[in-house]
Amino acid sequence: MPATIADVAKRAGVSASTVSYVLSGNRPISEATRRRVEESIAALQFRPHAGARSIRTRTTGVIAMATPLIYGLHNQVQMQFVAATLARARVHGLRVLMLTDDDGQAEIRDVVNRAMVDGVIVMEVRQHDLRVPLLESLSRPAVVIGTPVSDSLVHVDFDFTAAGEGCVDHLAGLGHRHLGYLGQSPETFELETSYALRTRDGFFAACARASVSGVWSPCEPTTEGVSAALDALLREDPDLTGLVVYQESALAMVLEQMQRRGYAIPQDLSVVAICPDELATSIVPHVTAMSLPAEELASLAVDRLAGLIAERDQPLRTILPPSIASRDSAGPVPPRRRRRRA
Amino acid sequence: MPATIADVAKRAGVSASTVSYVLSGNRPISEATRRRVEESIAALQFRPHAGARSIRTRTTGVIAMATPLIYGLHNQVQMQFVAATLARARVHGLRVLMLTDDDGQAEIRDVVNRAMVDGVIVMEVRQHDLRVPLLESLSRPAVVIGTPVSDSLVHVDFDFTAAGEGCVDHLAGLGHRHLGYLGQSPETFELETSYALRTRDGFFAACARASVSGVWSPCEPTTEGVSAALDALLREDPDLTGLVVYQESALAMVLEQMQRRGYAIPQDLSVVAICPDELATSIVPHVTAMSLPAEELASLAVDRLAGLIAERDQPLRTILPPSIASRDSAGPVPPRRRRRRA
DNA sequence: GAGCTTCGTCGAATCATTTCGAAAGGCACC
DNA sequence: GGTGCCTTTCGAAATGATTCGACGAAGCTC
Repeated sequence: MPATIADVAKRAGVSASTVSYVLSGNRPISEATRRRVEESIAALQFRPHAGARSIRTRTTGVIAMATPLIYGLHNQVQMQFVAATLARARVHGLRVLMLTDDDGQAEIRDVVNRAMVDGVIVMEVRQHDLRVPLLESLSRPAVVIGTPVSDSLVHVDFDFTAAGEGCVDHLAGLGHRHLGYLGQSPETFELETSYALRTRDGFFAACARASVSGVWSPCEPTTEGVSAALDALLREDPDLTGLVVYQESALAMVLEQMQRRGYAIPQDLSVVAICPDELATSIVPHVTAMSLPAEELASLAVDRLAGLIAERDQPLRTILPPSIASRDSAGPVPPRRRRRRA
Repeated sequence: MPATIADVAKRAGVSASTVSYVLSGNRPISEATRRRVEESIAALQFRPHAGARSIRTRTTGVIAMATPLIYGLHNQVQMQFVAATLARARVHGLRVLMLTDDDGQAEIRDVVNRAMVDGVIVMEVRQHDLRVPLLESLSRPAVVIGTPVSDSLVHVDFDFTAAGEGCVDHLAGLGHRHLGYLGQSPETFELETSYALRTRDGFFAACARASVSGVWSPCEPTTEGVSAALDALLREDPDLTGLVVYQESALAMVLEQMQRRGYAIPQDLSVVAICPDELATSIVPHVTAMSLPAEELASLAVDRLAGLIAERDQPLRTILPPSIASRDSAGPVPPRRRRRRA
């Protein structure tokens, strides 16, 4: 079993409190004894017992990350969130406890009441998420990734509405007048996942503003799903020349299938995606895309939470603006209709 | 701040120890007082302070999961491991602390010496992983996912060699005599990631045994990477009729690209993959595949660790055998050569 | 009804740490 | 040489739980 502070004290010939002060620096300790104590600490590989410490300091150095992990779906982005959170937490000297209870309420309440964590980050908050009132009532700071209906919870989000709009603006700017929107799977919309709805709403709002026609379809991330979604879009508007894709698991398939249907990209069809940059550049032609700043959002959330834990005031709301990276999948509208070969 | 056991005791008019016994059941408590205590616990939402408890019981109910999270690469499977670990841990009433230090040694030592966790699960163990001797020297149980060079660490693994062999056997059984192996990215091989090597070795061993020709290429999971890898394989053996794919991020692209090159699947080319079932069935034609039992491995690892924590003996080594699911991407060898159109 | 066991509860000790108050020692100053 | 101050260190209290030993009150036997 690991050494205790008493072991260190005995070995260095001092009292336990002296060791504690060496560690914390809360009181001056003479050079000589400090060196002896430090030597003992190193020799015994001593680390203060986290539990014992937490009971006095009311602090654990651990934060909870609550996110429903739905694998098979939405992997790429979720993984980025998790990885970035962990990486950033380490910068702040925090460890991360993962909570994946589906509703999440019970687990969050539990870890907070047991004083296992100093704060909580909650992902994928839905429109009327029950976790929101819970977090507000808790005795520990919390940060939400998403936009809750609450004006007391610190949160960070991506401007999905503007992202949807920006895709349309980009395509309309290139002269396109017939746009399609290929979104996530139907369930995602049924769960009233707010980012899915907001992005699509942005798409339609911008279409209306620019007086271009817009059609949409949800899309399962399977070859059949993509095929069905493309069929639906082309049936609704056979003159489609621009496509917005917000379904990262299907992006590569969408391009491949449209090409197989005889649409050259970007000559016959322009595609703009909303997805991580790594994905956009892993496909040929490289895809013009609104990059989803998953890493940045997660890092920011951790920074905010660390700030709250240190009792520094934090901005209530931070919305990251979208930015588009022009690549090779979107170009000017074709001069003449050359489609409908398949 | 959360209620303490003293608050509960006062409200119920009993001593703190009585409350503790109600909670633990370690001593009989009369029906009447038990009810009063339980009422107080519920009213105050009392949960025992994790730190205070850990200092006496030398137990935390938390396990560490150490895994280098490399996103962009290998997502699907990693995510399954993480998700399955979390899900299974919950069944055992354990919480999970994520460690993603790249070498992992320092973090593991730290959380163990601070008594933050009851045990450790380590993923992606390499041939001569420095974490192995560390884990052996630790005062807490550990389980490895992978095959360490050690005969004292409990570990679970998938029989990658047999998986590589099984793919060949399946194709050879269908009459194929010219096989290709499309593996992970070059870096994965350079890192001497043991499963990548073992799978490929199994492929070649089985080729030799069945007297069929085998060629291989690593493959980056990008459209260009896939294209280059397929070029390389077809250059080396233009008569290829069977392809083994162990690169889940590229699987869909491989099929699409081969079809675009004029190979009908499975009429001209049979494909067998090593990947999760969800992926194999999300593609049309559904892919014949050795399913990678990521969930099962992770669950098993958690079970083993929970067993060790409870001081029950555990089998030292568990290797899950591969099993192939026959779907629509592999069939008999074409009667005549009809390839090389592209 | 005295002595015994059994049941239910309590007080005190224990765990590993932090931190407050104070003690011990050295030095300067008058 | 006594007083006061500063530096450095120690002892003890406090934190929130668990658990051991003990104690009082019933219930039983003879």
